This record gives sequence, C-alpha cells and structure tokens, in this order.
Amino acid sequence: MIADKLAEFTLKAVHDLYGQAIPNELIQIEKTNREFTGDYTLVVFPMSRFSKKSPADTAHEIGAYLEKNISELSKTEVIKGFLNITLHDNFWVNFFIENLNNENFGINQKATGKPVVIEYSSPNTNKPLHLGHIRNNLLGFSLAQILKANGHHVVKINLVNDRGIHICKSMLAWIKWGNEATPESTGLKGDHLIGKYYVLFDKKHKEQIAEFVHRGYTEDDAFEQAPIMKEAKEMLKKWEAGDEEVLSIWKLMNNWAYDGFDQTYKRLGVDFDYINYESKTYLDGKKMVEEGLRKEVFYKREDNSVWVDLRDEGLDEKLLLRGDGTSVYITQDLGTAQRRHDQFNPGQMLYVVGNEQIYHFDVLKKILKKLGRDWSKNIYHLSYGMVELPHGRMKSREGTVVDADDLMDEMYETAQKTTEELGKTTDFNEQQLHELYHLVSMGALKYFILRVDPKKNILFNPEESIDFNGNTGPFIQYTYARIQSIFRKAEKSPEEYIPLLDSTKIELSPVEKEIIRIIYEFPLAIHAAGENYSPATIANYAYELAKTYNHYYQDTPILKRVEQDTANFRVLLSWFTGRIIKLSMSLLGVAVPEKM
RNA sequence: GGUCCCGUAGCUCAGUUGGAUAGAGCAACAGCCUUCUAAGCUGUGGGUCGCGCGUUCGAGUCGCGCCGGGAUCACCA
Repeated sequence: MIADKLAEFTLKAVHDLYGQAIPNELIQIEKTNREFTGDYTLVVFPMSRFSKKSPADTAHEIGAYLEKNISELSKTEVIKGFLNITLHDNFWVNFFIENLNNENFGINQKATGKPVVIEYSSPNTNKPLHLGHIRNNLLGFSLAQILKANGHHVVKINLVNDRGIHICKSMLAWIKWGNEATPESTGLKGDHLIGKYYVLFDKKHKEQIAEFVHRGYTEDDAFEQAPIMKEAKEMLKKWEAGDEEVLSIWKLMNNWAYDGFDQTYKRLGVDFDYINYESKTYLDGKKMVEEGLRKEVFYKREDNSVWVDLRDEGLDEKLLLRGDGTSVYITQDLGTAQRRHDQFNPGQMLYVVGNEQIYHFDVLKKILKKLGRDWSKNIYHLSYGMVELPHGRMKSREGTVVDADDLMDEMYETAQKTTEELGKTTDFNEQQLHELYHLVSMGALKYFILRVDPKKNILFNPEESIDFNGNTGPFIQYTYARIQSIFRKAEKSPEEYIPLLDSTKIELSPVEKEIIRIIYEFPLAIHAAGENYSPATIANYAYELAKTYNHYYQDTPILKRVEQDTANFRVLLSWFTGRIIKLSMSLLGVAVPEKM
C-alpha cells in the first residue's frame, strides 16, 4: 500500500531532517479532501513539535524530502498544516494493469491460522422465522464470507434450539386442537403450521389466566396454575424422561419445522457447515458443572441446585443446574463452547446473537474463565440491534412480527411489478424472470439490512416497502447489469481487450482516477469489515463504487464514439469495476444480474 | 435503581478509529433519454452532530456530568 510507503518515508524524513525518532502513531496519512488537489494528505501538526518549526515550514521540508525519495510522487502542496501529496497517474495506471486480470483481487485465497467458529441463526423450532432472524442470518452469513476473504478458515454452525417448554406449548396445542393437521393436509409450510399452535397456546393460556385472576389469583400464580401451563410442564418432564409418545410427536413436529427452515434458508441463500441440536448437546454442560463443583468454583444449595458466584466480577449469583438436575440455558452453552474448543481449537469463537443476550454471554465468559479455560478470551458475542416496528419491537406471541417468508414474498412481488413497469425484460423467459425477481428482491432486502451498523437498531416500517432506488441493493445490481450490457454491445469479450491495451495511451480523467482509487481500496475495506465484524463497511463500499461508476457512465462514452485506445481502457475499467461490485456484493451474500 | 447500547438534515443512514467548510439516499422543487439500460444523472433548499463542561494546535469522533430512547438484571431460551 502506497500509504504505508508514504508513512515510512515520513518517518525517515523526520529522522534525517530533525534527528528525531517519532512514534508511528503520530503519522497520519489520509485521503485528500475533495476540495483540494491531491491523493493523500499528511497531517503535519504533530511533527512540528519535533521540527521546532511552524507546521507550514515543516510541511514544506518534509514535502521536499518525499518528492526527492519517492518515485511515485508527482507533486506536493502545503496548505496550513496539511501536506497534500499527488501521485503520478502512472502509479494508478500501473496498479490498474497489474491487477486487472486478478479475478480475486482483494480476496485472501489461502486460509491460515486457527479457524474461526461462527454460530448464527440458532432458531427455536416452535415458530417460523421473522425479520429479526433474517437480520441474524444475513449478518452471520456475510461475516463468514468477510472472514474467509480475510484469510480465515471459517466454520459455520447452526445450534438449533429444539427442546424446552416452548416446543411443548406448540405440541400441546396441536394435540388438543390440531385434529392431526399436517403440512400436507393443510398446505401450510411446516414451521408456519407449528407457529399457529404456538400462538393458539398463548391465546388459550391468556384466557385461563384471565379466568384465574377473576377468581382471585395473582397474575403470577394464575400464569403458573393455568391448567394448560401445567400440562405443558408435565409434557416437558415426559420428554426429559424419554416418553415414547411425546418423543414421537416431538420428532414429527420438529421435522416439519426443519423442512420449513430449510426452505427459508435456501431462499435467503445462507448455509452452515454443521447443524447441532440442543437436544443432543444439552447434557454436555453437566460434566462441566461437576468439574466446577470439584474445583469448588461452584457450590450447591440445600435444594441440590448448583450455583456460581460472580459477584467478585461485578455480576450476580447464577443458577447452573436446577435442583432436579435438569440443565438451563447457560449449562448447555458451557457444554457447547467446550465441544467447539475441543473439536476445532478455534482462534475465535463468534456468536451472532441479539443484544438482549449481552448479559448471558458476559456470564458465559466469566464462568469459563473461573473454570480455567483461558480460551474464553476468544469468545466474541456479536450483539446486533433489534429490528423495530414503528410501534415498538416485534412479539411472536402477539402476532406483531414481520414474517420472513411473507416479507420475501412481498419483496418478490414488488420486484416483479417494478420490472414489468420498466419493460426491459421482454426477451426473458419464465425461468429467467423468476430468477431476476428473486435476485433483485433479495438484493433489496439484504442490502437494506446489512448496510446499517450491526449494533444499531433497525427501524422497519411495513407500510413503506423497501426501496429499489437510491442507496439500495438494486441500484448496485443495476450498475453491474449496465456494465455487462457494454460487453454485449462490444464485438469482443472484455478479456480480448487486455492485449490491446496500450498503457502509454492512457490519460486518466478525474473520475477514472477516482474509480481506480476506490478499487485500490477494496482490500482495505475487506480488512476493516473483518476487524470490526461489520458487513455495513462492505455495503457502503459497494455503494460508493457503484455511485462513482454511474456518474462516470452517465457522461463518458465507454465504447462508442471514442478512439480505439481510449475504448480499450474504458471497457477494461468497466470490467474491473463490475468484478469488484460483484465480489463485494458476494461478501454480503447478494448476487448480481447480467441484465435487468 | 445497577450495567450496557444508541442519539448526526423532515425520514432512513454514512462519517476511513482526533484533522481542513459534516456527507449520501428518501421525500420536495427544477432540469436531462434520435448516443453503450432513466432501477440512472445534474442542480436547489434542508444541520446548535441531544445538552453542558473538559482534554489539545484541532472534537460528530476521546473523558466526565446531565437529558431522551432501547436492552438487560429468571430454576425462559
């Protein structure tokens, strides 16, 4: 990177000119602001302390030194305490030519080091996925892509929460009022069918609570004493005891959920290397609880429940095992963390889980630390913000959720309607149209979600459909499609232009230089996105590139009415741009169309 | 109440980890298709970066204190 070189020589300049060794952090090389000429700017203020001269004088001296020692440097200009540095166009042209044919430019191909294990999705099998899950899945998948591009081995795990009281609620309602309904008999997607009974359970439960409260119970007592709730708890006990009948219904209904999830995952374009089921792993944590008791890190109360005291860590006492020996959420997470460590020896263990569980992961890390697992420091909880509706947060039980499948259907219809109105796809067949609608609708949805900083809440207004114009996924896809149409108009494929390119004939316009520069920064964007676990960095990058290219495309003839040498360069610049757009979008899990 | 997160244009969001006169999109208004895709481009208006104090050559960015919004503090997951 040229910025590193500039920094290195600035260091030397200060040494040679003023006999001072200054710390690296003081050297700030930045992009030159739009209103000044230059490619990079050195901020000189921090150095005047060492030169014992004014910032401007220091800037002039360092500028002269750099001009003399760095061949890529064309000129420098001093404005106040800023040294604006302009590089020879040659530098950009050379970069362009050297990397033009590198189809994985910016992507680190070879994975090194310990793997990164990333857990995401992790649905409950008692209800279908909603918009909050979509955010989780998109973030997890995109982060995996970004970390791979940064040269990590990545292991994607989905830990399915397939047991517990919530599952029993759906099962119980289905047994009571389902009349043996199946996805086949109702035509409903399996997860939606199950979700229906989860909502039904809640409705009946609420009715019973109201009745009990009317009879004089407190809210809390009514909640627990309602017959339907007692039945659900009874069913959970039977499940843990391995009751055949309960287990067979459980298996039946869970499989409906899995079928439904698979369809949704496929449509979303996310996948996993491993799918773990909590029903198979929930007992693992118990061994660690025993270990903790032996080491006297944990303790028992008289009812036989096991606890850990985290008050010295600023937290509280936490339950690890119920008196009856059954495990709780944190117990199984201790177990799965240990399993992951044993199986993969990861350098990082990422959990893509909503910010409502910050406390939980805090506890998890501290318990592991108390158990002497020094690898607990590798655990990172990527806590993302909620998706909120105008009236507040989504609640499954109250039906105020934006269903994942419904939303994708709506987006698909919008994509179809928009495409038909524009009337550019008259030569598409059914299949091609379907693919295009899918691709554009998912592009809009994914970009909408991923472009915002993960830790911030997202506001989603169902009344206003997600935009297809402006700073959106379809805009970026459109830019790609436009570029491809150039190649269809040209009589040669882009690759065939490469040997025709004469680097001495290239004269960069300001926009062309800007485009090359943005491409040059692609590896930096990937790095930053990986460091910050932020797909938003990539989304914003892709938009910046697409926007700049569109500006270029608008008033610069690429192919027609230009000299052959100019056309050669412009076609190839377009080609390179298109490839970077495609690559960056692929890091978000968004595909791009050849035509739209 | 304790802890954590957020607060930037009417709305939705950027802001390269402390740099120059804070940027995009949407919405509004005015323009641009006999030329490679107008899902596009150009222009206009729109800001006390929640408020205050501090740190320093320099603060939207860092620290402290308020104000507002959210999350969490379960023998739920």
